[in-house]
Amino acid sequence: MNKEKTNKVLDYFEELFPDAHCELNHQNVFELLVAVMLSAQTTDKKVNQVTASLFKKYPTVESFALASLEDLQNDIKIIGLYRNKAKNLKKMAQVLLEEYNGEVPKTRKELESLPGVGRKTTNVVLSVGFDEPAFAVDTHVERISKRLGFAKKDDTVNDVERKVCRSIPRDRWNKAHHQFIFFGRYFCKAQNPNCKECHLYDMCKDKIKEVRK
DNA sequence: AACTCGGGGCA
DNA sequence: TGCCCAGAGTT
Repeated sequence: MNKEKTNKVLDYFEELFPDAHCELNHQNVFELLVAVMLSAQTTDKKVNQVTASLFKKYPTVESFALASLEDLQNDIKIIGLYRNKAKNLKKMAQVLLEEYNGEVPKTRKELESLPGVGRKTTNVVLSVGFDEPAFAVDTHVERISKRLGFAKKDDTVNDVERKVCRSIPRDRWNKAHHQFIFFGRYFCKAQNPNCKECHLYDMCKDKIKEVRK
């Protein structure tokens, strides 16, 4: 992706979503880590619905580590994939206590080694939690990146991250990530994109809806 | 690279 | 009813 098109995208996103931000409710980095981990394959709305009571019932890392697995599973059931997530959450809290003095580690390597934490969760924690440059690729970002031509259709998630990061200036990754997300969620939806209003239609590789000028 | 986990919202 | 959702781990 060349500079001119990249700037056109970033300018448009800034116009549409000047206040794009992480919508997962959290009071600290640990809660952010938990919320992002739980958000896999579900919506942030549902995660917020669960975490609202979850962080009252389990206010500390210790309380998660000592939690009854069965209770924990029931507490997060409505988000789906709850067995694995509850198991990983408890194990993660135990690892944080045993290996990291109850703190959330700040390096990519350490974060990614935690149970239930992969590339995407790591990048969100780094960027939102620690203000470190990182660009997380989820399903929205992947779709948008391919539609706008930052990546090719059959590129893997890692390919997409590499290519987008190469196109966008490092100091804009964090904000741009959330703008990609907002664009994907509210504007350029997977099934029902707003092609008629879209200023980026010319460069779109998908053109799901026909637009005449 | 493909497969599995999964309840709830929505058409 | 069937489809899909801010992914990660295993094979």
